[in-house]
Amino acid sequence: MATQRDVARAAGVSLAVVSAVVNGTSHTRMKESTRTRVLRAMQELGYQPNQTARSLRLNQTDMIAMILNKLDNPVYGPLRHGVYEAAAEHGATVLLGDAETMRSGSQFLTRLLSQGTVDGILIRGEGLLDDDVMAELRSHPKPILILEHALDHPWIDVDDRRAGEIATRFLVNLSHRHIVFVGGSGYLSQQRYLGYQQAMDAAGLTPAPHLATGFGEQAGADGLRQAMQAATAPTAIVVNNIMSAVGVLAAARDLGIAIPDQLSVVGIHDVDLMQHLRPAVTAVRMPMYQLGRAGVEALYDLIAGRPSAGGVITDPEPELVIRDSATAPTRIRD
Amino acid sequence: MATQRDVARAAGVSLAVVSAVVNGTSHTRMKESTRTRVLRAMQELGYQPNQTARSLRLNQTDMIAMILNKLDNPVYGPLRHGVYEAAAEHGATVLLGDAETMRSGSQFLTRLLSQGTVDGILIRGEGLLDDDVMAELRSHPKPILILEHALDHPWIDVDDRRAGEIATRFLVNLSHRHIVFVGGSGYLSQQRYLGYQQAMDAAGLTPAPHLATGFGEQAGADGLRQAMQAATAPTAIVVNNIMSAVGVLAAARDLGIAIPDQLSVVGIHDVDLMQHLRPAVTAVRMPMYQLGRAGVEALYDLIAGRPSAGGVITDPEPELVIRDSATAPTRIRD
DNA sequence: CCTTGTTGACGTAACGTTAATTCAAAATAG
DNA sequence: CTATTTTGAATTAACGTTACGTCAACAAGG
Repeated sequence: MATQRDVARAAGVSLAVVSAVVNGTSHTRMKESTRTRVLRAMQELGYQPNQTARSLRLNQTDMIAMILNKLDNPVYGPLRHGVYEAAAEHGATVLLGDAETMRSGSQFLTRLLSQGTVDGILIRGEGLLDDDVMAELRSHPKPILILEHALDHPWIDVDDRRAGEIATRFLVNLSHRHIVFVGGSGYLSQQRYLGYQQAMDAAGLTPAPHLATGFGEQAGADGLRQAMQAATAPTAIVVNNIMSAVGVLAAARDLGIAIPDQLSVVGIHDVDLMQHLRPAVTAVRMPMYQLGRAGVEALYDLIAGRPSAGGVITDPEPELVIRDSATAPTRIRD
Repeated sequence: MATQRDVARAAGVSLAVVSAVVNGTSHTRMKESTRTRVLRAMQELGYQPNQTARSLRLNQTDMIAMILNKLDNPVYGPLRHGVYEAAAEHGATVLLGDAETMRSGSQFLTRLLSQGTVDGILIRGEGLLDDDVMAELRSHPKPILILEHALDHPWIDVDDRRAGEIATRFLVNLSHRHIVFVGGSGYLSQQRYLGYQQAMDAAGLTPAPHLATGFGEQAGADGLRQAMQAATAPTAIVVNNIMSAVGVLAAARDLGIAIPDQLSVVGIHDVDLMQHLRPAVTAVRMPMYQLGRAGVEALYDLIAGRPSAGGVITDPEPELVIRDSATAPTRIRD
């Protein structure tokens, strides 16, 4: 394909001029007439800039990587949108990777670690990455931003504690007294449980222990079964994540527990699916889109060597979306 | 960071030797002792190859793009796995893009069109791409493979017609007589409807018209409502896609239609979610993982200039997964 | 002892860009 | 009319790799 050299020849100008036309560089000046001549030559030859040569010269690829711990998880939809959009505004493209396949020596990791692949890395699911993988990544010369609470890295996250609190307080206000928390593993789940505890404490109720059954539909089903085995069965549960909520609904159906009449359910994280389940699930919507955008901005701050604003995103707060899966308990016990 | 030049200096050898060590080139030979000396120098300096320079030199980026029409769609999970795996085996990384954001002039498209970005392109959802976008892509010097039936491009696809046939025949064999097809738009949906028609014809039943309500949960709900307005209500429906099936279940619940007692439902495409819905959905599993692998292989055939095996994948056939959403009709009419 | 072959390595020209430097010609100032 | 500035452009040196061509040293063959 045509290169700048070909265009220069066709337009009867030097390489420098073509480059200046392509980039709009102010350093090399030219008459408007030569500019249009170059432009026409580019048009005729179908010139397309060579991204690779550009990257080599500039030591910048206009590409950032995002590593998620489960690409399939629908909660990442809005996150991805935010990231793609903000990246596009920075002229960058996003390389998506799954934490599951990030083993030491894997293709994707090797690629990431080599120079000139990406300008920066966004990671959600740091906990799922092996320590040696994280160590290798840490040696990467380009900045890394964690989309989650992190100790030894710049990070940014949504307010998981608050989400747990909001979900729980809603149930408390509906006058539920026996509320359990069906959770997963990891820091996120702990934070949400913390919020649950705080809301329970504030209401003078005793928090139940964290039923950490893991992640996904099966985890939700397991969690519900465990919860129902307690001495006094709960009248409401807060479910740590959205896929677990699907499992809770299924298990409730299988166990003959009517939702919301016998058991109220509030999920954390909201996705389209929640409104299409029956009963439609009341859930706490997290600002994942904004997390994506804010993550990219923070990463570009790091890339540019500017101080980066991290921490918990509080501007759009987690927001309760009331649907049909939670109601006041029919019989209020003790 | 360290370059081959630095390594060469540290190991007291020439650039050529370092390059040979990195690539295992046979042209430039060396003693085992020098090889290990170079290796040690690389280790000490933390040398990482520069992917950009390599790409420029070789005119090959070891990256392929995959464009999907809705990244969120869970049916793409296995497809993505297949593609990522097969790509990794070819030493390549996958750049994921959404057809929705592929407008003329968009960041991602511009990036794709510039030289030295990817070695080839995989597209599913060609129909959703604007004609001018496709025209621009067609001018791309690197090969393009469509993961769908296509007229003017190499293509490869799963057997959608067969899936429609399998779903319908299953219902016919359960002795349903009034079966409708709730479909979407586009070629895929047409193919599935065609399979439906064939199965109906084969059973001596008259096919109902294609209820093409679109894509997603709402489409399923709309489809069901339309279907139930017919003079003689159907006893079974084949749902074009999995997200629509969710909508059908919800709408049935809202309308007080019991599934499967009053209405049997079979979905096309199977995802984890289907087994966690209540009732669990009987669905036709499509070999999407294999499609992903086969797509990458076919693309690399094109890249290497080899003849590429395209067409419909028949080796793993679409397979019916029987769950709880379909049963024999309680009353067989006419 | 000369010829030929092999081993082990080195030098260097690209790949396509960008940006610093240089420079002739034209325009303006004094 | 000369001195100086501005305009419009050309030359060229990187960026880090890879692979072609070259070549000295040494070994083996006749």
